[in-house]
Amino acid sequence: MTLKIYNTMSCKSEEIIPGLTQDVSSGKSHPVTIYSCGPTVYSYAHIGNFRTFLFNDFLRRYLKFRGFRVDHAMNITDVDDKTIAGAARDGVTLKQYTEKYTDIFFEDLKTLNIESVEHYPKATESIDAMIDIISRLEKKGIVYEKEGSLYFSISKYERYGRLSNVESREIKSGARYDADEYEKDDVRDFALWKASKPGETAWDTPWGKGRPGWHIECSAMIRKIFGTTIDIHTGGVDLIFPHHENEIAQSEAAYDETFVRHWIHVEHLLVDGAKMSKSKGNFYTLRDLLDRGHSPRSIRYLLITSHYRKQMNFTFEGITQADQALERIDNLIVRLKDIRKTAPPGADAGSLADQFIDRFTAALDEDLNISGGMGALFDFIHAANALIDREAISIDDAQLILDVLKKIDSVLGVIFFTESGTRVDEARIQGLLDERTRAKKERNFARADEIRDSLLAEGIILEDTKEGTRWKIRK
RNA sequence: GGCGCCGUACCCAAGUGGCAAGGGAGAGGUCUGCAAAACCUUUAUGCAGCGGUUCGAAUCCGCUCGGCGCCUCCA
Repeated sequence: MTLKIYNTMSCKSEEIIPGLTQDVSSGKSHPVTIYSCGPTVYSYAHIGNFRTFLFNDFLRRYLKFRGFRVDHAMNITDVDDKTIAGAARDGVTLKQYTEKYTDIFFEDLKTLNIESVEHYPKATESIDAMIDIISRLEKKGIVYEKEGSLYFSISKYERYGRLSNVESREIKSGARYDADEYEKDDVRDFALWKASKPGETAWDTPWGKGRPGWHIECSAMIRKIFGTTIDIHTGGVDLIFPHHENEIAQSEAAYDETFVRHWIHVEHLLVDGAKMSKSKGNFYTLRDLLDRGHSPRSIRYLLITSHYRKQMNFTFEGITQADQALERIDNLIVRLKDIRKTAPPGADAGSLADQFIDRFTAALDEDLNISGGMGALFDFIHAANALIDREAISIDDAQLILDVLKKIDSVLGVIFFTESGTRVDEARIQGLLDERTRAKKERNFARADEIRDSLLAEGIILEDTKEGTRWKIRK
């Protein structure tokens, strides 16, 4: 079995083969090199942003599950028009302003159980690499200057437009374009380096003081961190044009080698059937949802379990359905931990587990078909419940099933999601359970119900089974 | 106007030529002092509509209708 993922450049699913164009003489297996477009730290990221960042996490986790090593970078854009404007508005330095939102962003990643990646380069710390690219482009005569800003000349780069697959983009009649770019030679030309206004944060360059254009940072960071062609570049679909197209143009023109082999783009999250916008009132940050009482775990589940290449419509009903699905998983774990029967492991649990892993892997190998993978998971849960019902399961079998769930959860990150929530006093609860069992034996149902109700009020759900009473925390 | 995606049950959602996965909700059942919870069973002769290709179509082709995105800062 091989892992295939859709490549926006070729318009088809292609196998992931790390380091195909890198030095293969070392004999050591190459890590999959990944670059993901990260946030611009000018405000709170919204749940649409997090769909993409959760996808990056899922991709990374699945690659590791499949035995690849990964070397993953995600940039922090800490200088652009919005961050400069925000800092000015708040009367703080650019650095103070962006550090605040960078910290918030990392907190949100942690909340969503997103793994740290190997590199988090910042635009403001990659200026030297940007200058290197622009210098090379200048020597090749691809750069021109207008009023202190440097532009990339599309007409000098014949291969432009392969990613977005459009010969020459036509500007929609009546479309606006930025006032500060109206003096470009060609509307498609883009700024590599912008002249700074007095008082703005600026960097010294061979061309005078200024600040980076938007696209240059990704090209620079990839060069700086990985040196050469990378395996995978990810981002939202809105970045295909012009951002990624421009990255390709400047990098390949500067270094005369393939920039990225595999382009992966995540479709947009819609809310109530439409793109999020503040004016429509359907704009949510992660914290907005948490404030409404939704758990990070449910949000992660919801955003991760729909296919990355399909638009996803976010609704509050969807979160509720995610909650229910998670509860079904949790309930199996509660039952498994309640198994007391000692016996040698039966063949059933082992073969179920193997079948499950095979089905899960086969599904995800086909362009990360998460729905197929989740189908396999729930079938497995169903089969495990059936084993428990037949009492055909020992402690060792139960442990084997738990281990398989842990293995799958290295990809999903939702099953054993740790939440720093309510700490419970297990001994006290067990004491109350024992008291209730005695009360029931004495047919003192009033006392038994009183205990049940008071625990429920604390968020503890009691489950009476043939073997006795067990409890779980209400989610 | 240009480029592209999507339409599968009450809701969400796989399936790209061979008996329509899975989750939620609903209904029935098991268990229980009663409940709850849990588990089990069940729910589309049907895949937006109309034609066509084929022994066979949700799947391929054409047309129609409907929804959405990008083309402009954007994940």
